[in-house]
Amino acid sequence: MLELSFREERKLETGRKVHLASELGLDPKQVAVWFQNRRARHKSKLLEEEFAKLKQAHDAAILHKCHLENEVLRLKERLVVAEDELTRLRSAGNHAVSGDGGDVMGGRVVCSASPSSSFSTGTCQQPGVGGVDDDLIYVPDVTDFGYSDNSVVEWFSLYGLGLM
DNA sequence: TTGTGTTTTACGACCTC
DNA sequence: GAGGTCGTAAAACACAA
Repeated sequence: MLELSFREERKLETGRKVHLASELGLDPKQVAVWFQNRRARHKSKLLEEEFAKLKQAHDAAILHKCHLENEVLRLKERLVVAEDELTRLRSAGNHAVSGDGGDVMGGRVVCSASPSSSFSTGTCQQPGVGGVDDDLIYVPDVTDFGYSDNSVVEWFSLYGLGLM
């Protein structure tokens, strides 16, 4: 009877308290205490449910983070391959054109930052691990190497890299 | 039977209306 | 002042060893 009454209304006004107490042969104080404890149990249950929901959301977020980190690793690996290929192409271009705009150090191209360089566009950064800024890579004017725009675009798309 | 963990009942302190 | 929450003690209960 107390449970049914609680489901109808969680707060206990005086009239209902007295009525329930007389119906059950209890002291009104006992009814009041029962409602207090019942509210506490109800609140505790709600908190548990809320915690379970938050935990589920948290676990899903962790999983998503793992997927994103894997994706970052995969893209970094592709970037290294792309940079190596770019170095190879630059080297081939240098030999073909015998230009003087670049220098080869440790397998990576380090170009001159001078505006008078044969490279007509881009910034000069040492790419790759240990570089000043790994986010910036040098993008030369493709015509400097004697390649057509289309062939280079094709090469970039082959490696899943878009030209900006 | 007993030790231990959980649930229920009751109370005091404090807060709000 | 009545009735609320919160924290807690004690009794009652459930259950494995």
